[in-house]
Amino acid sequence: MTTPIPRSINLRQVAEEAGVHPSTASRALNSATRHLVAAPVAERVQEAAARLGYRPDAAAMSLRTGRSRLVGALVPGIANPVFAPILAAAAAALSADGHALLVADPGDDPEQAAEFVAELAARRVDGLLLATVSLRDDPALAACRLRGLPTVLVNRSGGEGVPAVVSDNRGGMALAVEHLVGLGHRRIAHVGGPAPLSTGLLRREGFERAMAAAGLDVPPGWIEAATAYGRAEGEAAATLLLARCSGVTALACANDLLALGAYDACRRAGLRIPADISVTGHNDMPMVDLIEPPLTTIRIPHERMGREAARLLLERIHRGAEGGTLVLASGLVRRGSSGPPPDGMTATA
Amino acid sequence: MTTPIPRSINLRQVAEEAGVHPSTASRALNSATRHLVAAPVAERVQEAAARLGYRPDAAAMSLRTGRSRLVGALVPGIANPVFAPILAAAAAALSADGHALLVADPGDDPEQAAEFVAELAARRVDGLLLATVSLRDDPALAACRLRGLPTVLVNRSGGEGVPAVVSDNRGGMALAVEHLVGLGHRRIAHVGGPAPLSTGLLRREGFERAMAAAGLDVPPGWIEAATAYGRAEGEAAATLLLARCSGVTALACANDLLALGAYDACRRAGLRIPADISVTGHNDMPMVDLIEPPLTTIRIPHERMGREAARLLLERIHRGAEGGTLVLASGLVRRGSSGPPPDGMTATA
DNA sequence: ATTCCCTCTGCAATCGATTGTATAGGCTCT
DNA sequence: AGAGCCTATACAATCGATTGCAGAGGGAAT
Repeated sequence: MTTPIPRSINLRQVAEEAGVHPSTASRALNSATRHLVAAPVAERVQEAAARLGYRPDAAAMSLRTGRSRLVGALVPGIANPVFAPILAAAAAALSADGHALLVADPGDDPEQAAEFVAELAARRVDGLLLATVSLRDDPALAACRLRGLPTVLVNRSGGEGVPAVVSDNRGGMALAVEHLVGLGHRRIAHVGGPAPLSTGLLRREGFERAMAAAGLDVPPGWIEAATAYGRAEGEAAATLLLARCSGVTALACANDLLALGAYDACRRAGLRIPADISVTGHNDMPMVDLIEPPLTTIRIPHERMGREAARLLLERIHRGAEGGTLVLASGLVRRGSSGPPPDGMTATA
Repeated sequence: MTTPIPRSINLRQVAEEAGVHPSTASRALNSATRHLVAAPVAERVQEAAARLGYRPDAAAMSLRTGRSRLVGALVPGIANPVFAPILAAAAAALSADGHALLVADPGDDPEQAAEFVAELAARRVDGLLLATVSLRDDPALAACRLRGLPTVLVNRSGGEGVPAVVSDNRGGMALAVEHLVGLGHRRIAHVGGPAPLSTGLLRREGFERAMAAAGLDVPPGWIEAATAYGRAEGEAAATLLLARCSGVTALACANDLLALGAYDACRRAGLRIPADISVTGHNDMPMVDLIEPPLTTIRIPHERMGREAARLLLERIHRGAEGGTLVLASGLVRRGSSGPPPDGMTATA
C-alpha cells in the first residue's frame, strides 16, 4: 500500500483561502499581471499563498505557457574538470533567474547528443547550452535550429552566427609559444587537440601563427593531433613527436590532459622535465599545480565562461537578443614544467 | 518579431494520421496498455508516430500522471571531484530508465538545500538523490519526508531507516591506519572531516577503533576536525596537529583534499613526505596519483556508488521497495606519500 | 441625471496526454 | 437464429495554471 501522499497545495486552494477566483489569484501572484488586481486583494492572495506554502505546479505552468524554467546543457562528461566548473557557474547564474539546469552527457557521440536535444525539447527546455558541438554539421546544433531553441555554445564555436562564449584559443596558445620562445626555445612541437573540435583547430592555428610571428619554422610532422582530449591520447601523440622531431626542446600541448600524457611519454623516453624538455598545457584545470613538476599552462576563466553563457542565453530567452560570440582572455600561468632549453639548443638549427 | 516556431507533433496529429482516436493512439504507444489495442492498429499508430517524429509532451504527461521522469540530486558542489563521477554514473543509470537528472547545488547551506527540495518537488521529480545530508535533523531530508518523496542518500548516511549508498567509511579509515601501523608507525594523528557529516564522524570512529585494535594510544588533541572538506581547511588542521603532537610520524586524513592541505602544512614546517612524515588520504580522487609524492589513499567506488544509488532509487520509485543501507567496500591504494617512520621513531614512546 | 469610461473580477477555454466508462460489433454456444 | 459475452474503440473528464473576453460597479464629465 502506498503512503497517502499529502496532495500539495494548488492555486484553487489558495484562491479559496483568499476568497477570490483562481484567475485572480494567478494574476495576484504573477508580478507581470499584479497591476490588474486591487492592491489589498493582491496582498490577501499573497498572504494566503505564503500561509499555505503554495508553489505553482511546474508541469501545469509549462503546459499552459510553453515555458518550463528549465535549461538544458550538453557536455562531454559531467566529471570533466574543464566543464564541471563552467556548469557550476552557469547553474548558479540560471538559478538566480528561476531556471534549473538539466544536464545531459552524450559523451563524444554526436547522434546521442542530437537524441538528447530531442528529449530536452520534449521537456520544453527554454534554452540550451552546448559544450559538445563539433565544427561542421553538428547534428545536435541542427536539432536545436530545427526546433527554434535558443542556444549558446560554451567553450566551443560553431560558426554561422550561433552565439558562443569561448576563451581566446588562438591567443592563449600564442601566450604559451611566446613564453617558450622567451625562454630560448626554437624547436617546439605541438600536441594538438582533436581536429573536429574548435579548440583543436584554433589552438593549432594559434600555435602556427605564433611560431611564424617569432620567425620560427614548424617542420612537417611537428604537429600531431590527438584523437581525443585524454591522457592516453596525449601520451600516444607525444611519443610520436618525440620519435619524429629530432632536437625538439619543448612540447606545447592543446590541453592539460594531453600535457599529462606528454609527461608520461617524456618519462618513458628518459627525458627530465624541464631540464631536458619543457611541456606546457592549456586550461589550468584543478590540481595541475600539484603534480611534479607543476604544469605551466594557460588559464581560461571557467567560472566567467559559465556565467556569461548563462547571461547570454537568458538574454536570448527573455529578449530574443541575437548576441554574437564572446571571447574571453586567457592568461599564462608559469610553473615548473617550462624552463630554458638544454645547453647548446638555443641557437636556431 | 519571433521566428514562427514549428509546433511540435502532438498525440492528436498522430491519431489523425493513423485514423484513430487520440486515446487509442495513447494506448497503442504505451507498452503497458498496448494489449488493449488490436495489433494491426497498434502497428499503424506506431508507424505514424515514427513517421511524424512524435514525442510525448513531458509537461502534459507529468500533469496528468503526476510522474515526470525527472530525478533530483542535491550535491555540495557540482565540480566536487568526489561527487562528479558519482553523478555521472547515476545519470547514466537513470537515463537508461528514461529518467533525467536535475542537479541542484546548495553548497553547504542546509536551508538552501531544503528550498531546492521544495522547488524540485514543485517540478514533480519522481525521486531524489541527496549527497548533502548532515547527520541530525537535516532540513532537506525533512522536506523530502514531508512530501513523501522517494529518497536515497549517497555517500552520506542519515540514520532512521533512510536508504543510503555509502562506502565503508570506518573500514576504509581502518585500512589506512593498518597500513601505517604495518610500516612501523606508532604516533599517528588524524585530520578529521567536519563533525556534522557522516563521513567525518565515521572515519574518525574508524581511526579510533583501528588505533585501539592495534594497541595504540590516541592522546587528547591528536584528532583535529577540519571545518570543511577543503585544501585550506586541511592545512589549518594539519598545522595545528604538527604544532601540538610531538613526535608525530603520520597524518591519516579523512579526505584527499584535506591531505593536500596537509602536504602544504608539512612543506611549510619543513617536513619531507614520506621521509619525515607519512600522509594518507581518503577517496582516491582523480589526479592524486600525479602529485608529488603520489598520495597513498583509500579508493572508494565512485561509479558503483552512483549506479547503485540510482538503482535503489528506481526500485523505490517503481516498486516502492524499502531498501536499506548499502555499504560498499573500499580499498587501500599504496603510493608514495607513506613510508616507514624516521629512524628511532618506531618504538612506542 | 444620463452616458461613458475605466478598473477590477469572474468565466471559460486552453495546453496535451491519460484513463474510467460506455458502446458497437463480432463471435460463440445452445 | 437468438442471447450473451468479449474485444476493440470512442467519448469525455481530468490534471493545474494562464489568459482573452465579458461584465459589474463606480466615478467623472456633460
